[in-house]
Amino acid sequence: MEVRRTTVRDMRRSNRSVILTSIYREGPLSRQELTVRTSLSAASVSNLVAELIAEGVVEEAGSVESEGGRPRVLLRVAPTFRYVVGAEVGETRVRVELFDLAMNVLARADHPTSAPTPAEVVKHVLEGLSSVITASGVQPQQVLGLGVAVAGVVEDNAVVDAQTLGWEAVPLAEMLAEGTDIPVHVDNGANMLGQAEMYFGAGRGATDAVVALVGSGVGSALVAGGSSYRGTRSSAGEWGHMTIVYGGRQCRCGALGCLEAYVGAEGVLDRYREAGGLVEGDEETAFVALLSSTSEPAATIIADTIGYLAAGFANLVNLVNPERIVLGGWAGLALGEKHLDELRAEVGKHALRRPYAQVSIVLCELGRDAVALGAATLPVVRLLRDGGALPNRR
Amino acid sequence: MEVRRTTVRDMRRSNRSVILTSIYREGPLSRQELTVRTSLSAASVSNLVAELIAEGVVEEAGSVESEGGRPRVLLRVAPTFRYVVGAEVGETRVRVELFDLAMNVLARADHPTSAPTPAEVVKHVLEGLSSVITASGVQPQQVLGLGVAVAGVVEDNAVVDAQTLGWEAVPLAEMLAEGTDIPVHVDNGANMLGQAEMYFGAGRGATDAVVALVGSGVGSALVAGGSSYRGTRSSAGEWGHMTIVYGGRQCRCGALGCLEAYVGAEGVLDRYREAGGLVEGDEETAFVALLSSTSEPAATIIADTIGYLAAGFANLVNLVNPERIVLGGWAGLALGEKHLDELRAEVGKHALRRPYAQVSIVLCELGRDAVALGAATLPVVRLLRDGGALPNRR
DNA sequence: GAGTCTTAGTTCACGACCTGGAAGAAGGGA
DNA sequence: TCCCTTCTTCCAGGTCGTGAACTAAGACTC
Repeated sequence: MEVRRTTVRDMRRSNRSVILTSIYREGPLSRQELTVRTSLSAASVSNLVAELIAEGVVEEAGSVESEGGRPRVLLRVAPTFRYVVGAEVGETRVRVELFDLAMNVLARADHPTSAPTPAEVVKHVLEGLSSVITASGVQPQQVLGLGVAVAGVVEDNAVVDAQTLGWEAVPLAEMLAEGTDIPVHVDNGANMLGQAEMYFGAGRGATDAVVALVGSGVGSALVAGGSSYRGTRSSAGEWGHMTIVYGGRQCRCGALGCLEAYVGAEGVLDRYREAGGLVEGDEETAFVALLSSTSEPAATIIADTIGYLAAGFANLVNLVNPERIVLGGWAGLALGEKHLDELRAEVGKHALRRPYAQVSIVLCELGRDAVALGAATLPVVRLLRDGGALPNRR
Repeated sequence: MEVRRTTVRDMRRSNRSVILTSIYREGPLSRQELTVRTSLSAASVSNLVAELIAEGVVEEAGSVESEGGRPRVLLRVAPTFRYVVGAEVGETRVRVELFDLAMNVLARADHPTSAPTPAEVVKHVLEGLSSVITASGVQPQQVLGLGVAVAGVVEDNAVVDAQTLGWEAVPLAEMLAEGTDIPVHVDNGANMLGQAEMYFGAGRGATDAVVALVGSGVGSALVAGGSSYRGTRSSAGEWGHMTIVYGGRQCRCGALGCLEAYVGAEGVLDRYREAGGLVEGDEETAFVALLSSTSEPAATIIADTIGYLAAGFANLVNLVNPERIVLGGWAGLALGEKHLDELRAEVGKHALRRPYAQVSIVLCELGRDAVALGAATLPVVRLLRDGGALPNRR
């Protein structure tokens, strides 16, 4: 039961945040539109905006016809006020990207790895960080923060458990902080992809949504009431290990009948192989080949996969009543591009009528490379939350 | 994207709310403890408390030894400041109860019904309301609000869909408001039972929890970040219709393999019957008899039920990572009282290690009659949120 | 092209509010 | 009687949003 007082300062910070967030998320706005949207008085908007402009967070961006009188001056968050860096730590590479506040990529650094140790990752991320800073010509003091996305469970900026990397209890933010004084944020990869979709992709505008990711494995990011829901200890969203066939196929998590064992690319290909299908090449090639095959076992496997996935979606629809489900992940996208309508129809068979009627099921818009973008969003979100106040450096 | 300004008045209301909520939820507290908990200055606490006492919301309640000096004066929400009424609208009865703010029942009125129409329910609730007001000797102006719990989907104080009652699109709050000027709140029955457990029962202190209700049917109430989670259009929590056995038993919702078809009392008894078990008497009698039977089919059915229920719990554990799951409903309690440890162990087989380790699975403490209590909590929560400001009457 | 209308944005006095500090009152024990 | 802790009271200091009056900047009118 956290209950906190409010002081006069909180009030101003909160109102700065309201204004800044509106400008950032709802595109260029005039002061006049801000007074309407925020229900602040014109005086306060003027006052707060003047402060934000003086600090350089916000800038004027041309003007637009008013309704007959003085033209409105549009305001936007100055894209070059500060820069943010996002890093994606995967099994096969470490990617670091530098963005301006409008989230344009200004520089990128990739580093291939395999099963990297924490120390290696720290090294690669820090190298990537200085490399993108140098390449973009941005001053290090201009970098607002570094967001790092790791495939694993992350609690309080530390990696608690990352099975694919074989990590456990790695204080990644702390380790990175020894090599840079740029504020570091660490979070889970699926959540970061979800965050990217929610801010800049197919989830824009939704407040209760699920970003469902189907690749080799299956995961999701939950968004409740406009912000990411993480549960009591940040491991919410493990949708892939939901039991969907009681007593069914063995999943790599040890349990039986998990959704992942049926709709994860690995599970799908296993089922295809068992049905006599021919699986050739790497997982992705084989999966795509399966999807375009017209053979008998393939058709059945695809139909079954859609059915299982639909049941998984229906469980989300019934339990969390989202307004939108965004399907992503490479396998999810490949499947969705061909079979989205069937999938939607199939969900209707498993879900309750009312919540089904309230949900729209769509595909990710940003592709699988948006993980670093999502991670880079972390410092931006913090900036917006704090009303443009800069974090303290050590 | 709701973004709202803060004004200097909001600040005071918010601080009043912080103080009042602390006093209400954390028992009698002294001013001194309040300054520590809320981090408000002693001057402000004194000021705000004086105001609350002057208005009668808060009262002094004896004193307690200090650390060597003047004793601390304890403060509590005055139980008789106002009264609240809760109503439970079920298939077989309408129950209305009047409570003081400490949630002691002062009067109760039951009215048996069967498949009541909305108009009948309105009549019974309003009769119950005046009957409990008369019986308790409370002035009608002293009644803070009326909370009504209905078994069905409720959106914005209107019943959208209540299958067991056969209702659709019933503006219940509006209809009730024509017969009383006491502010009316309408909500879903499962959520209200959940709310009661969260405030006064086994959920106390938890901020991320699920109250799982197993009766003839199966439902749940989700609590995220300290408050009830309702999804985009208030129908979240339909845990019972989660697919758990893909292509399995037909559920009354029309889909196949829903959890409810396996662990709802009706589903359990059906399975028992199919296995050759003898089902006699009404559902509840038969269910209890099954639980205490030592015959072969009974043992298997019970073990299977525990397994299915565990998978359902595991799905919750994985997806929402709650800190607590509270099992209730008459069938859930009957089962839980005998088999809670087995259930817990079984959940561990289906859930991921980490979120499983973070959850505690407990039984409801309030029994099945707490629905009206939960409903009566609605106006109390509103009072606390508004810092003790009374709602406007028409 | 001067005047007027309309809408956008700014300035300023005002009242509401929290804080910290100081002084003191209240209530008990040593 | 003295000491200690808990409240209360008071005040200056500072912050903040608001409403009303005011200025700015175009377009329209005659």
